[in-house]
Amino acid sequence: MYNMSETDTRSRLLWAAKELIWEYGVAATSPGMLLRRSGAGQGSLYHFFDGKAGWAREAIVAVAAELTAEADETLAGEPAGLPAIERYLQRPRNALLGCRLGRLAFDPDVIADDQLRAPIAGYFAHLRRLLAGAVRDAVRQGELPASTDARALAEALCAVVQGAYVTGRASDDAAAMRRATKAMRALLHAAGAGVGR
Amino acid sequence: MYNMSETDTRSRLLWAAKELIWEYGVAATSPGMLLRRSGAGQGSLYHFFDGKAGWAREAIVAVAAELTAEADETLAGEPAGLPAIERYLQRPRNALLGCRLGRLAFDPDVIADDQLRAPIAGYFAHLRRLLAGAVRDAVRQGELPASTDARALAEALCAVVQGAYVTGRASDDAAAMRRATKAMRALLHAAGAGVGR
DNA sequence: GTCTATAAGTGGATAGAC
DNA sequence: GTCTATCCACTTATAGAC
Repeated sequence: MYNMSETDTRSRLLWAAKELIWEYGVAATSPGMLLRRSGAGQGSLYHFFDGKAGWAREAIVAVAAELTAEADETLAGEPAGLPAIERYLQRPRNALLGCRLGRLAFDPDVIADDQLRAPIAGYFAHLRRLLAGAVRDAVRQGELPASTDARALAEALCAVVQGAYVTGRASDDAAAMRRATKAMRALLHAAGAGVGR
Repeated sequence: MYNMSETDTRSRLLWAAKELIWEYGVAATSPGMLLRRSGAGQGSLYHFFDGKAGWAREAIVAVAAELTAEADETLAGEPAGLPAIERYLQRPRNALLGCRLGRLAFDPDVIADDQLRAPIAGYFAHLRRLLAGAVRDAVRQGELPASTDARALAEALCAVVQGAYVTGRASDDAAAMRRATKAMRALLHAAGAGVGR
């Protein structure tokens, strides 16, 4: 039987770290903010984690696991190919909150510490692999031209979502995400319309 | 005749602010860093600028003007339409450095101060207008389908570039930009191939 | 495990001499 | 205009009692 109270305080700290990093990034999240939001005391923080890099890394790793599971769910399901790509583009997203991992790409603390950047890189690598697979399925099913560069298109699909987070937040316009992904779907359909002729 | 030494010190401070904000964002750039890089003294900083929000805003406004001029040059030139869009996508960019304005979208200081966010929003609004104009030209010239939603496609074109900065930096992979924009060009050509039949 | 006390360093800004 | 001295708040972390 494990110690329940330990698990609780540690979990609360990690939950608060995930929330705060989403809202403010790593560099702008301070130990004080973490203690206030979690309700834990300073002693607990340094008991459970090895400094700021410690809890930041654990939070990022946990979020990466969550987003990876979501991506698997969306893209590995049926039907495969173009419908899977459409499911990815049409996922509900709040452009103003930002991608929980993508918004960290230019965080000074993340740039300076490869231990923090690596889980983020891993998530995007996985996402691009899934998207490239969906593109190849689409080509196989005649939904996209045979000349399609799957790796490049996967990068563009990933980028258009991440970019809409950026322009949406910069312009304080949550509709940017819907517009950008709608245009992407239209392009894919128009490109696919010419196949087989 | 204006005071040359004043102009010099002020210019050096502003130049340093633009550089540092590009490298670290606003929140992570401190007065101390600014003084070290510019070589100016503390007194000069507070003589010429009204606190951090002051020099940060001036730097952002200046960068927005520079990027706006670049966009005008690229997109307003000849030939118009799809070639203009291609020129935009193929501009030389360093994905690892990031967009000088887009990288600020999730900066805590920028999010918290509309005076800092407004020039960034203005730049992106201008860029989207230019891109939407190029898309309409392309439709008129038969390079894209008549059904094309110019505003949405402009958003997607803007987003794919901004997103490639994000995934490129996160994955420490400067080639992400070339891949994403290449896929976008291929999609545009494939979509345009079906026009007029 | 959790608490309070503490400390060295930095961030952002002001004061006042020159 | 530019300088140095100074200030308060906060960040990150450690010490040591309970």
